Amino acid sequence: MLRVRFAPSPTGYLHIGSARTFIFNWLYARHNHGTMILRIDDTDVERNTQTSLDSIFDGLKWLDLNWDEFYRQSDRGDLHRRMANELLAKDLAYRDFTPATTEDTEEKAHSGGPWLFNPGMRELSNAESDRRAAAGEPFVVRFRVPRETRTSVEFEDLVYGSQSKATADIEDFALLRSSGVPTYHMASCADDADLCISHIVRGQDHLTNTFKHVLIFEALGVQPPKFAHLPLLIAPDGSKLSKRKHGPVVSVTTYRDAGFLPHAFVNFVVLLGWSPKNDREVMSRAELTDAFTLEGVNRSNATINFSDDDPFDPKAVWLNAEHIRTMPVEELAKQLAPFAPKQDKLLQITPLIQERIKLLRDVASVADFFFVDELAPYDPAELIPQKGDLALARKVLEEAREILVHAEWNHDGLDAALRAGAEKLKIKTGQMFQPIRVAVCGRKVAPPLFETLVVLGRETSLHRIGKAIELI
RNA sequence: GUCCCCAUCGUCUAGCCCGGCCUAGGACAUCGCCCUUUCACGGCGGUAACAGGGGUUCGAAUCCCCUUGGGGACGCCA
Repeated sequence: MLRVRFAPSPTGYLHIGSARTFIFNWLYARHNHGTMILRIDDTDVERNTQTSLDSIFDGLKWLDLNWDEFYRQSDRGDLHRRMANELLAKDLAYRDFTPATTEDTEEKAHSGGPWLFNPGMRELSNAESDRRAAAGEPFVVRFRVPRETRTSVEFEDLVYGSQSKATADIEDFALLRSSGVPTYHMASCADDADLCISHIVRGQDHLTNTFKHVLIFEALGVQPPKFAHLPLLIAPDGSKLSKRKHGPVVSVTTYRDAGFLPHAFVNFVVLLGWSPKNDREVMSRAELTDAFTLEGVNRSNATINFSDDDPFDPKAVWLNAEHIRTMPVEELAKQLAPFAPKQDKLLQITPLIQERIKLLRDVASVADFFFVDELAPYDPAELIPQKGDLALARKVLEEAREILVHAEWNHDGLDAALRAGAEKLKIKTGQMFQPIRVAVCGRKVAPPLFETLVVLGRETSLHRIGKAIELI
């Protein structure tokens, strides 16, 4: 049975990279009829916040991708400690009584060769170690990397292929902090083993950690899960996406609040580092689930193309527009509701703007004139038609006012009546329509005229045309 | 510094594993034209890439090596 997990740590809002990891796991689980597990990796009590946890749930809820099982690492500390102590008992780990280093880890990492272990601790006798522990001396438990018995650690990554690292390059990492709280490596592996995770799908930033994890699984006496690392998402400047450096543009709630459809967001994000290999791009959730395989995941990092003037990748915006256009009108109207200033006529307005908006929030700017009683002031010069002047504008509007009083109030009726008006005035239809459009919409760029008039209603339309005539 | 990973249009990518069908395909963005009551949609077309250098081979985007560039890891963070 295939079992995968998404294991965020609640130390900030859900960002797009984490969301993508979740999405890939979800797709992999659903494609293979497996189990999707959400596990909150909250062993670092210092940095965890409730706000952050809420924000992760917010984001996941919006994505509308479910999970089958839920765990919190903080509830499972006993298991982690038990497993760590097992390793200690089997001599696969040891106590390190060296006091915690003072911040200058930078220097340690950059001075010559790699740090492997603190002097004198690895070879401490059991008796000595037990004695000092019993005396109450603080210690961390470190994994004893088996450099004497083997030269390398290997595993097969489902995305990156065969991986190998010399044990001489792996340091004796910590399993238990001096507080007794397990570290990420310990907690994560203990849980993955206990929860029978079959595949670990996560960001490539964990690729080198995996050697340590393989070591832990083996020491625990369990078969390591299969690993699949995902290429990272990077910013246009080439750096790794980070909450601190890039701010809200990397938060999924930013996409939600701007009016991305969750489906479109998922569609966009999945195309970053994965391809169905058949040039398909606009895909429904079912199509994605059906097409998703790990073979389609590529190895190089993907740049998410945002900028200072535009926080959203143009392709994400395009995909959103595509999804908006192909959606049933009723469904779109429902999605639009939270973004519209008023709800009346929304169902009628929706088809008029469906192919004119890219983000749901655009409803407020594209359909603004439907939602107000009185139009905002505009320049009367806007009323002037092509190759015409104010006098012509006036003539058109007066003619229109007369026509509209009696016209049949539907698309075809208005079409026929207004075209006849143009013929009567001996002007082009465009010259006839433009002043009317500006009079009722307050600007030149607007949805098609007849449909607009129909939705606006005879009374409002006539009123606005009257106002326009007064302006001239 | 040490180790790991990556390298095709501005961006996302196909092709690479199993060399020839690649004068390198698609999409977004961009530019032009068409459609058209404005806008949008749609249609058509253009610009635009195999990081560099060595091999191997009749033949390399595809295989090998080096260089360069980029990313990641190296914590009692995850």
